[in-house]
Amino acid sequence: MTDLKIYDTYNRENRVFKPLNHPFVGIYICGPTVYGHPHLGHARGPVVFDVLHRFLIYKGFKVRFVRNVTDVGHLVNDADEGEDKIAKKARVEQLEPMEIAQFYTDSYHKMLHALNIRPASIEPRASGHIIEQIEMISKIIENGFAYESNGSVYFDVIKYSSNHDYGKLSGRILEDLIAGAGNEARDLEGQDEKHNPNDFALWKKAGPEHIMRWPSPWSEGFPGWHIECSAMSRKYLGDTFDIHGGGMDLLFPHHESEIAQSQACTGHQPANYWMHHNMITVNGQKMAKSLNNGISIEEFFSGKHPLLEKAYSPMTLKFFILQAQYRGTLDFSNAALQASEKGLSRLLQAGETLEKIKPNNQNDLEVTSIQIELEEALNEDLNTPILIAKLFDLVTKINQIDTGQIGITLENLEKLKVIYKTFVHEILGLENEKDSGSEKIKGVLEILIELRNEAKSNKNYELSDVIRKKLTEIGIELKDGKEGTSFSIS
RNA sequence: GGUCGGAUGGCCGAGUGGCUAGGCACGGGUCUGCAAAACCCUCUACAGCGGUUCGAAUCCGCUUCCGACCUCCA
Repeated sequence: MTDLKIYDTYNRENRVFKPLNHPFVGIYICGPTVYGHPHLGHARGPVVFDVLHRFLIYKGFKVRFVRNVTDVGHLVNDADEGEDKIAKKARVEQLEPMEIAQFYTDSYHKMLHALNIRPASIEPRASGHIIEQIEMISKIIENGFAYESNGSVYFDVIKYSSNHDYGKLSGRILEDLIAGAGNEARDLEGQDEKHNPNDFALWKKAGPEHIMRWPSPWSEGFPGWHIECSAMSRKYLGDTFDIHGGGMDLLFPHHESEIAQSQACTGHQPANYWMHHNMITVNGQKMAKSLNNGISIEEFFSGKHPLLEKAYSPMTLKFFILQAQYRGTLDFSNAALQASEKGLSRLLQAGETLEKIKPNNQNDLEVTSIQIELEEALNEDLNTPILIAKLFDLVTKINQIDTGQIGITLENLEKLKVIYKTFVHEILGLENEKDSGSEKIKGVLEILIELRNEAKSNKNYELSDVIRKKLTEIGIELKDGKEGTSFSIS
């Protein structure tokens, strides 16, 4: 059995995963800023890292999985009044900022639940770790890598670069950044307070309109965007932990700055492996508010969006995401979603078929090698599309056993059931969304099937077809097989 | 402009220096009273132009096109 290989963004290569303190694994994932309902793009990270989480557990590691929620708004991009996203929303909706954060945190949790994402071991919030952030900032100042300016504190990128490689993670060269900074002519608040335009804020003094504020040694204000993740990952996972994950859009400046801050504070690299998932695109372009192509999760599940031909279930979305490797962009389209929907249904149906298969003495299936192949797929940097392809090969086999074309022994059948359950349900976290119905409904259906079969044997096809048609109309499908009639409820 | 990443069959999406991933759709068939489901068969692609090689979609170069990021924006 080979080891898990992870593509490490920092070193730009696949590296064999070796935890710092076997069998313990510490993972930190950058979660959302909760100032709006989650959209389709927000689903990818949780789904991808959930598979990582589950796969590591499958491999026997003891995982501490930390995913934060950013409930400190930071500054809005294009509003120069110095207001932050959450505060702005709070003003517009006439609510307390924490009400906004709570409301959208709940919305985010709803999505995670619908997608059957394992809960994080710890879900820290930025607002609950102001003290840790202040401590870290103090230490960075003490170590000479940050300076106070008019009540705000900035990280000294030039100083840091004299003996560290600022830009290695994101493949940037500081000289280019310096050259580019002026050209952009960005009109960000407080630029004149910085020694250098590349310096970034660790602490910002709050203007009078800024409602989210905390006391600090420097001013009443709020922490910079990057420091929360450094402080919280350090608190719960230590100075150096195993895996840090997030979206590719966070590569720069967020993660680059996290590395710099942690190095400046502790003298250590914060993470051993950096994992970045790619974006979900619509018509080849990233989902973005400015492009007006954002589809919220709620809209996705209800089908209420102009881009959607129909509603799609949570598991369809999850399966759609898993059919692409996490480092590539994934393009949204109705055709692709509908293909995933059908494929998923076939995959899950095979699981049900597996439960009723009868073994015999013939054996046409090498069960052990199947398990190895499935695991190998994920060992290669979580190649879920390969895993799914292999699972579909298995689906074919299961169906062939069911139709008597090939045989399986009782022993192998039991093993096969375990393998299927492990990979489909426990590792990919896919669940059957079909309503299997209560025992009474099942009983009623059995009676209907019996009556229909009686009609059929009397060649009263008019009646038997009416029964089938009426049931289909309410979402119950009858399937006449060699072993009798079965049904599925959708 | 800088940096990075892409361009694969009708659609989505893997992968590899030679052994035709997979899903969905399409077409044909088996089964069935008829359907559905299931099964079998069919559809053999890798942006363009050069080069390296016995052999390249896979390596190298150039071109075209697309995308992401570029300081507080998932």
